[in-house]
Amino acid sequence: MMSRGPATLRDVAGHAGVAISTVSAYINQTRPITPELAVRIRDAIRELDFVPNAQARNLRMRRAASIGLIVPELSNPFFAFIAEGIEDRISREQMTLTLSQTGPTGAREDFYAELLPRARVDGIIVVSNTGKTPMSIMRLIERFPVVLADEYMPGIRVPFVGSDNRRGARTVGELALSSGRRRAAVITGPEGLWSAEARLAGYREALASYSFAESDVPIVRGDYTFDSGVRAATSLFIGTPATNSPDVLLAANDLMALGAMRVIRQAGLRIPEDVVVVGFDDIPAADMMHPSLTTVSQSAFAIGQTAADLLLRTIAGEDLGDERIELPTTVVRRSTTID
Amino acid sequence: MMSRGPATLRDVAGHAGVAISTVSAYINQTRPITPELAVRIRDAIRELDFVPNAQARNLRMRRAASIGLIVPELSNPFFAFIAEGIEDRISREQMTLTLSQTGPTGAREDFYAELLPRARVDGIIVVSNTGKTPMSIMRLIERFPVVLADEYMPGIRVPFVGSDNRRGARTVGELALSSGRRRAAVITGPEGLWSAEARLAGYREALASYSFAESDVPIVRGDYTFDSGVRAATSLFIGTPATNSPDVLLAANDLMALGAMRVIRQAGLRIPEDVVVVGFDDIPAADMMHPSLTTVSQSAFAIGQTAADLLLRTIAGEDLGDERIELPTTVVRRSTTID
DNA sequence: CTGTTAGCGCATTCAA
DNA sequence: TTGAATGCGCTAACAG
Repeated sequence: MMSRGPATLRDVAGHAGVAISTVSAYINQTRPITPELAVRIRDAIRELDFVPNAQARNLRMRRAASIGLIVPELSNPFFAFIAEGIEDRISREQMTLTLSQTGPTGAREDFYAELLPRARVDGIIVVSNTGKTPMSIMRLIERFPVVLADEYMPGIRVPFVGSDNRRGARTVGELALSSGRRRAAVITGPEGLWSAEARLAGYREALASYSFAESDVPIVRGDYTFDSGVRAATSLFIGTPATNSPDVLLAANDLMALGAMRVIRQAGLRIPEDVVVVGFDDIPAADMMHPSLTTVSQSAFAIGQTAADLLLRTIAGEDLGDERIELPTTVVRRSTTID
Repeated sequence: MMSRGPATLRDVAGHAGVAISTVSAYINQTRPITPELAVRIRDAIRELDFVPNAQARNLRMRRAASIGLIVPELSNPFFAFIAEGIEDRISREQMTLTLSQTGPTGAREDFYAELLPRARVDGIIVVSNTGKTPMSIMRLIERFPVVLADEYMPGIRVPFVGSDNRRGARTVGELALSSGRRRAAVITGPEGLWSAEARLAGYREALASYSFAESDVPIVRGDYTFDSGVRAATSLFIGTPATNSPDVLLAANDLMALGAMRVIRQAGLRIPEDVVVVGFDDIPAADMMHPSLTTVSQSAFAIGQTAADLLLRTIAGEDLGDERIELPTTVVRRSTTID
């Protein structure tokens, strides 16, 4: 006589002729089992195709077996890779990911920061793109283990993992400057955003190492979007005689670099002959564009894995303080720079 | 005296001075409650910040409250949008998404088809990119409600929702052909893949409506990747006198169109002056490219929403048979075509 | 209309 | 070393 639905611990125990608690102990290795019984239990599990019911287990163990991810949007491949990295790490612990997408501008960040605790999670990874530290996040860290990924937030004592933006920017900046061009310009990212400041710092180091005076290098602010790259480049290249417009452009990300390239082309300038361009991120379009964009590649997957690892350790009781991990980046040489 | 952890039904009942089942009935609207009691319960819930424990509820209700998604990879924005659409629909039913990424080639499709039933889900949405119907999927549909999204699979009786690929291709094809060019060529997608066949059929209709003879139009097969677009275009444009090479190119997707554009440029041909190009999908790079690519936009979000809706209805017991829904697409006119 | 009670499947005491 | 019994928080009879 078949019992309805999937097999339970009780079914296995009956089949093997042992007590429920013995099967449970066998599965969780929580106490020694006589080899003979172990064999019978193993066979019964196989025969009934038994799989523990995670809901019952978690209910009993008073845990969520889930970690929350607050992220702008998964349709951005970079964030999707971070999520994949997290997933990769936590799936080994039989944990699942509870997603909260706050929208491209972070509009629903407060909303989800309030909601996630109620959804019952064991910890939270925050990928923010606002550059601020909202009150809602402050309250979150009082109640849950929290780890910051990709974008740093000031003023809170939680672990962080991201890319070494400064060093990456410095390296690609020096590559661009090695062309010997002397009319450099920078398109920087949103004010107050950690990654933008770090990349700008890296570009400044590169400029300094090539003996540029700060006052000679125009710095235009964008907001990481393609359109803002168009606007920034317009102010740099349109209405200026070509002999005065920049001949080397350091952009804080690929989207803005690509937007700038459109304007540069419209201005009748050639890339890289008239203008050398570099970006940051290595988005897919960087390689498809003509000319293909020299940029800096980050390992979003590794950021996700590392963030999950830090969070799991925090959940396990370890005090990581405000540990900061900055993962290395790699420069991808393509066709917008000169060898 | 505080109880440990979050408030439970019992806490609320005690606080409001009613029975546990009354609170449950109030929350689930499962029977009428005296207004007076309702107020007391509502206040108690608010005061204790009570949130029902979903794990306990689902355990009791013998359901997973989760639907499985088998998808190639979330780092592809198109699939990510489908997932967002599903998420949007099922979150209203308090259900969560259990993700299974099979990899860009679908390598782990069998693996996850076996694993998902064990993870306990109430139903499954399959987004396949193989074009075949693996045995594992056949077995899946015997045990679970299954809905196919985006890519159709032959030989199984399950609901399907995707885009109207044929009509979209026909429309954009006719736009390209309206230029009056007479040396047309097609780059088609993977053999046996439903979307590829549908788009090819649409392009054929467009060609027929402009009185092209089938034998006059070279059709080169690609596999939807950028590189395959490069290879296909190489066979079409390189080593051929420009007066004989195609002057209008219909590609089955944007990635291949973009790859082809690189080759066309290398061949010294201008777009759209010498060659008109169209694609399909409207990926972000299509708009950033120079010239920007005329293509067909699909609503991946709507595909996800609709698939979730069909699945929820199937889970609820409705028999949808092999209902097929093909959502409309829109042509996005850009700079690789002539007005 | 409301309260009491019996499990959902599991981990974990406590006896044996 | 093993088994019986308890309850995690909840829904759904059932009795009042």
